[in-house]
Amino acid sequence: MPGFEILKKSKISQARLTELKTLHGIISGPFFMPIATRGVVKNLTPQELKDLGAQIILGNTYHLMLRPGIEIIKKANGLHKFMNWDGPILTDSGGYQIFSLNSKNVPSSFSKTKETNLFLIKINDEGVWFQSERDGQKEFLSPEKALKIQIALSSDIMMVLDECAPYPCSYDYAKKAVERTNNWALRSKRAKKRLKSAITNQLFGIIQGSVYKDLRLQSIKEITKLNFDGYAIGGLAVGEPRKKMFEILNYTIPFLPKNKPRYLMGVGNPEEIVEAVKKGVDMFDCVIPTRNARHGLLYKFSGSKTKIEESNFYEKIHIRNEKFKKDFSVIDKKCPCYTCQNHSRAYLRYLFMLNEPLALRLATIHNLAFYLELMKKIREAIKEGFI
RNA sequence: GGGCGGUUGGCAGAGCGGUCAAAUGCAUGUGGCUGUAAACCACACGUCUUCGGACUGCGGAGGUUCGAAUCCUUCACCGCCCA
Repeated sequence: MPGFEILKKSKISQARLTELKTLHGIISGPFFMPIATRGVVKNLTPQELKDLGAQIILGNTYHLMLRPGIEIIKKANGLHKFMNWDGPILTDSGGYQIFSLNSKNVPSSFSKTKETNLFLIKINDEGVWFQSERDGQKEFLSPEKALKIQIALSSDIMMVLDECAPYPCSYDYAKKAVERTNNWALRSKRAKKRLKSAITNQLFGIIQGSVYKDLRLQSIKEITKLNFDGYAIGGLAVGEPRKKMFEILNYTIPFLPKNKPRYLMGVGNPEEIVEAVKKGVDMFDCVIPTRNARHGLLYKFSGSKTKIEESNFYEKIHIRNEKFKKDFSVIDKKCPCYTCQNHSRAYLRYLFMLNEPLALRLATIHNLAFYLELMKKIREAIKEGFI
């Protein structure tokens, strides 16, 4: 049942028009996955997501394991039922948290904020330990455990546990991270085979290797041997120069299987997505549209005839800026989203200045509408041969 | 009429002889955010500046002191208490 199809290949780039089949629906690619780390796209209902045209969302193994905990999700018959989203779900494995929750990578200012889960980390070949700075409680994640949890989540696309190395990163460290990731990929694959119930859950492998070409290529060699349902390129957009990221895509993508989906993890801003599509990427996820929305940064297409192949095809609007105080126009009059159909910039700014939660909702709705529209434009551009 | 207490930058509120253009919070302004520790974070926030500083400044006026937001005198206003 699950499968992948390439409907069209661009003649002028590596871009592909694709269809990814899952138990919960068929996804037209290239596509973007709004992030629902904890089983919510912050501030939105699943109905709103559906109305926006979201095809698939992304949840996180690590966060959901901590809360509500896997027992609760099992009792709810999976994440779809629990959150009442019947579309496909991709779940990240927690590998990114190895990077993001590592105290060395956390800006010093953040250690002061005491959010609920402040986690430190230990890692070895067996797996990862996260530890709460608050109560000292330890949490363990291994490739096998991450897989089991994702199956329990009823994930349509599961990600293998990987080690996302930071940037900058020494060659030796990156090498170890690749070897570990490769080893964990093998263990994940074996674990999946043992769990025969997991036929409808696809499993993706992840390429690591930091900015080192030979490591990236070695990673591809090892990972593709295991014949995953799709391949992700991880460890990018982690602080390295943008040029470097594209350079890496240039020399990695040609070595990925042509008949499998390609997923660039955590990327990115609009022009990066367009660029990566041209290099052959089919799937994206990023916190940018949702987080920036909450922080008051809104996106809009620029010009009357927006062509994504042109640079500067979009603008950013800092909605809190004073200049919008009396701007009674809409963010983007061509945008069909609820926000743009109903509310002015001046009102949005006012809601932000009030710290009114509705501001977050309206902004999130609009930015996701923008991103989903961008993907639609990309698909159309491939179809019509523009990119 | 008398006795206390108070008056600090847009607001609240520290400071009580030099390290004070003045803590902190709020408000305001600008920016950042890339598999979400993120409705978060950073910077700015008297005026001018050749970015080295310069000038004005803690209710008003006057004084003491090398030096005052800080001590004294006096005036104004606010609060509480006594007549």
